[in-house]
Amino acid sequence: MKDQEALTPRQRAILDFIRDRIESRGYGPTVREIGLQFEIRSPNGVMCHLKALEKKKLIQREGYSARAIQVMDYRPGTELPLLGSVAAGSPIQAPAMDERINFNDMFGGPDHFALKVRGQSMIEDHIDDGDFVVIKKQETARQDERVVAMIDNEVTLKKYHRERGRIWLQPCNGAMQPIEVKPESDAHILGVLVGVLRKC
Amino acid sequence: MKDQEALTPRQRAILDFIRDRIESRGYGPTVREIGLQFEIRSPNGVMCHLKALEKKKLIQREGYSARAIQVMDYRPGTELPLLGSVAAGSPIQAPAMDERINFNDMFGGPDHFALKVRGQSMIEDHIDDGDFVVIKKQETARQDERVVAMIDNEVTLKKYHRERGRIWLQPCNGAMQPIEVKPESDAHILGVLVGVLRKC
DNA sequence: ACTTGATCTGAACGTATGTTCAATATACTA
DNA sequence: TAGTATATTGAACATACGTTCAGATCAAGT
Repeated sequence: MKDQEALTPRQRAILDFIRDRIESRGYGPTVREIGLQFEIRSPNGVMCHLKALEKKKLIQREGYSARAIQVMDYRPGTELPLLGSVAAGSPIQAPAMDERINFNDMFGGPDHFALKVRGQSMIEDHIDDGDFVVIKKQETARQDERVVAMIDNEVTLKKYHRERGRIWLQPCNGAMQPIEVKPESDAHILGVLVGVLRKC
Repeated sequence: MKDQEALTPRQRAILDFIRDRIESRGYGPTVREIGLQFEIRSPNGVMCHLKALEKKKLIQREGYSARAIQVMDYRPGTELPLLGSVAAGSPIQAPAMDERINFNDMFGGPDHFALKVRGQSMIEDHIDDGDFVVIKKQETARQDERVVAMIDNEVTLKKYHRERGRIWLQPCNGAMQPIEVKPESDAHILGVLVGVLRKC
């Protein structure tokens, strides 16, 4: 969302159309298909927009090749339209917010992985049994970050807490006891929590 | 993975090539490009394979259109390795579970959209303020499904509940009151909840 | 008032590309 | 043994499609 602002509404609409076609149909539109959609009678009218989009590095084209439009900042299938906020306002009627949720931006990266949660030890964090947690691999954590740790060959999701030189792994569930990590134990952190997802 | 087994090695290779091109480059190959890759000198040699793939319903083509190959069972998307379950066992050490979480499979589809949650009216469902909910567009709901509904030009996330011919929209928060949907009101359902995601 | 850029028309050109037909060879199956 | 499916060549055809050129309009800046 930087050069994006330099886009004219028309260019924006055309870019969205190309995206949509690729996503919904599996392959992009031809120059004339775009013209048809936007009632531009001449292919050259469309060419002009495509050249503008290419100059702004939002698409890339292969000369003299049909449908050879590559949308640059875009990885198909990983986005959802973000229509607004729920429980306030009227987002569907007036979807002014045309942002998108991009899964790659949220959870992507080579050092990310997912785990399925079992049990309710993090229920006060609203992480329920059956949820998936997205974890970023790293071996250190900051105060009160949620971490996945390996203790005694068991993997658990806990809150990382230091107090007076002692390290605690605390469940977010009043009914369960915190675990102290003794320096001599071979406990270590596998990663930190970066996201939660739930399939209802 | 059913008709897939009926594929000849050649057909399989060609299907993989098409997929690869779409994924790595953003648009599919032409008939002659496929021929070049597999050293098939005549476009008709490729046509034959494409027809076979189409008959087996693995691709779909649009007649007389360049690069108009749609790979059917295939949706590229963001995947994360699903390494196991947390709080039980030792999933990282022995990542036998080489499944993957695919965002498209979970939340994809043209009739899906996302909303950002404001407030805590669904806190007992462990849907917190700031979470994103993924909604599937539809105008009907089953008993006790979580729905996004439009009432008096306001959009809310509630539990859909019918009782003795009356329709209620219930918050999942003991401190809040359910709303009765009167037949004469113009309230309607926008979609049902299919997922929750949270960026920590 | 002049230029610039976005937007578009309409016509024309050339080729990239899908399609079809006629043949051929192999392998399997009925 | 005839018949069907796979796999391929090579030539020829039709057209879908990208590209370019010459112009035109309109709004915004200089």
